[in-house]
Amino acid sequence: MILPRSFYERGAEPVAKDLIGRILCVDGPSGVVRARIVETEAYVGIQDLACHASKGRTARNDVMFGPPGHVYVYLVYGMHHMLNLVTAPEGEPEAVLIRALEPLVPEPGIPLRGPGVLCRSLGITRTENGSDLCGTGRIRVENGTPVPPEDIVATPRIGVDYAGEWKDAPLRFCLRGNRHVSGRKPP
DNA sequence: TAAGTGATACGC
DNA sequence: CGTATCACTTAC
Repeated sequence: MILPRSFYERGAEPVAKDLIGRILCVDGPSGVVRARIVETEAYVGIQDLACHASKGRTARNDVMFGPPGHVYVYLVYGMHHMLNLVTAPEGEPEAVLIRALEPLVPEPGIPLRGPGVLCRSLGITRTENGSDLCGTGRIRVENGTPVPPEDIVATPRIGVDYAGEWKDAPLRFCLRGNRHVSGRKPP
């Protein structure tokens, strides 16, 4: 039911696609929140100028260089936490940013559209950095129901205009037609 | 469209 | 030390 570590060791691009439709579970003070992953972005290693790892290994991005199936959380713009999953073998710094979720439990649901908003709603901060998705931490991912490839749309990633030739790479993946997807909706 | 916010990384 | 930058959000 909980995705095994082998799910995460295949590299950020395939895992980012395969994560669409899976169920993110987060334990909180008022019980567990369950939500369907509807939007992700892949950050594909040191050659990817949009990936933090392109500037080398630092204290901030250290867990991205570690084993797969762990959580990488950092702060941007002084106020927003970003939830990422480490998705390549140890030593290969790749990760998937979780950008939007469709709330399932509780019903009617809390705001989970946008990477900063969902972290705020779920109480995810840097204290979760390095947490094991396959262990006893607050955060897990379950199988969910498979999404056929034609229902996954790829677009350029959001907010990476500084990334030169990488800014237009189609590494953002959305569940087609889903209303919980953040920002401008793909066709 | 722009300001807000503070950790981070790097230069001095 | 100082300062530029930032995988965003919200309100004008």
